Amino acid sequence: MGILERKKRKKKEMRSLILETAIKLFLEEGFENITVRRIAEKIEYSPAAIYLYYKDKNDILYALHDIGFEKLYKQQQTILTIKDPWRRLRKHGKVYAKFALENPKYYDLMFIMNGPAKKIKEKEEWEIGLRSFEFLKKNIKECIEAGYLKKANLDVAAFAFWSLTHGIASLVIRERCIMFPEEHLNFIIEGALDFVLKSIVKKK
Amino acid sequence: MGILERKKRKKKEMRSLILETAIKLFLEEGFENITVRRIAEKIEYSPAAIYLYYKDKNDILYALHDIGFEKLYKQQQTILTIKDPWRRLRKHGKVYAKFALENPKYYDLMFIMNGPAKKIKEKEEWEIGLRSFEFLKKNIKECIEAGYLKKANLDVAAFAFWSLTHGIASLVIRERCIMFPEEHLNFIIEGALDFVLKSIVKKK
DNA sequence: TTCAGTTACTAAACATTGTTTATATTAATT
DNA sequence: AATTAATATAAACAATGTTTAGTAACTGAA
Repeated sequence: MGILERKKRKKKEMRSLILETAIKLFLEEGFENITVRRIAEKIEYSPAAIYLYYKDKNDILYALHDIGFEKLYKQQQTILTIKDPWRRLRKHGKVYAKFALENPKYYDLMFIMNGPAKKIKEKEEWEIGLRSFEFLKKNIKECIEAGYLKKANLDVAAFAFWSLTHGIASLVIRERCIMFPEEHLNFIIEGALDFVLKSIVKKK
Repeated sequence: MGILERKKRKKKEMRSLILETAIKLFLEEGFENITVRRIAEKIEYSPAAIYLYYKDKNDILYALHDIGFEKLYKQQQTILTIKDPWRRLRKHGKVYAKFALENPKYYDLMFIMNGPAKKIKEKEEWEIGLRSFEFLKKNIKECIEAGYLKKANLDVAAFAFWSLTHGIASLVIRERCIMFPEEHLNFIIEGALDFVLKSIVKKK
């Protein structure tokens, strides 16, 4: 029964084609540039055809958001070479911030935009987001165990750390940092992260 | 020359009427509910009339964003009764978070949405945002002077503090906290803020 | 091979947006 | 009263996401 399989394969290919076209539009001009009609035009199908492969536009944005997470996760894996948990955690923050500032549109999609959030809520789970969070928790756990951080609920400590880095990233991305001259911004971003990190670490 | 003044007054009144109608729609259903056409309908004018009083829709959103800042600033003033700078700074954070979580739509408008940000950039200033930031800086300065915090660049320290609270608020508002069960969320929010505060304070 | 049924697709329409333009009405000035 | 300026509108424009109803193509059995 190869026919059914061929059809499944075709369906997958079509989904990929749509997604890849969305990525192209996305990378060209950001998510404002992703419209159902533009995708349709690029792949030479009618707009309605898109809806045979994705429930709605947010479904496409969610798929894109997944791709962003893969990129982030990959970059985060590089810190595993660092043995010392405290140095690793510091790098964790820096890599996160770097990703956000170098891929502001992806970051927006992953952590700020409402569209993907609706899908997250619909599914009532967020595997890919959780994976990153668990990764952070593990790192924090090791820092506590090694005596670098004071004892605390892991969820709480990880959320605090995440909030700090997310706060920095999202204030920059959504342009609420105009009180800092452009040329100082990087200094302030790095400084803010370091300020908290240096303040919370327990001297050994 | 009373005529010109009457006209100016009328213009102001009309601007107020539009803004108040926008607020009403906003409070009913959030900013998604604010449309030029709905405002026009409510005040019994044509949609095009709106454009004689506001340049565009973002101009209206920006005006609303201003109102949010007034509300926040008022609530922030209450902490001035606290003498001890460290207790005051802690309260500062709590009041900020409280405002965000009790007025998520206003908070969104003020610190997350793109619409108002465009106006901020156009004007190349952000008086009302700066006022809040300066208020925070002053508080932090006093904490450093009183020996509660380690010496640091004021902008950096204030931005760090702001990022933390904003991070918490915006992750909740944009629904990226589904890894925490609803009933734990408040505990985690308060915990995260306390965790950092308790970690950065210098024991006297 | 032919015919019914499923699947893949599309054209067109629908329901919304924000915004502009050309036109009419109203008020003020000369 | 005639001209100029201000105020308001109807209608259109240009987008958007999404749905509907109908068409073409392919599939599996008679």
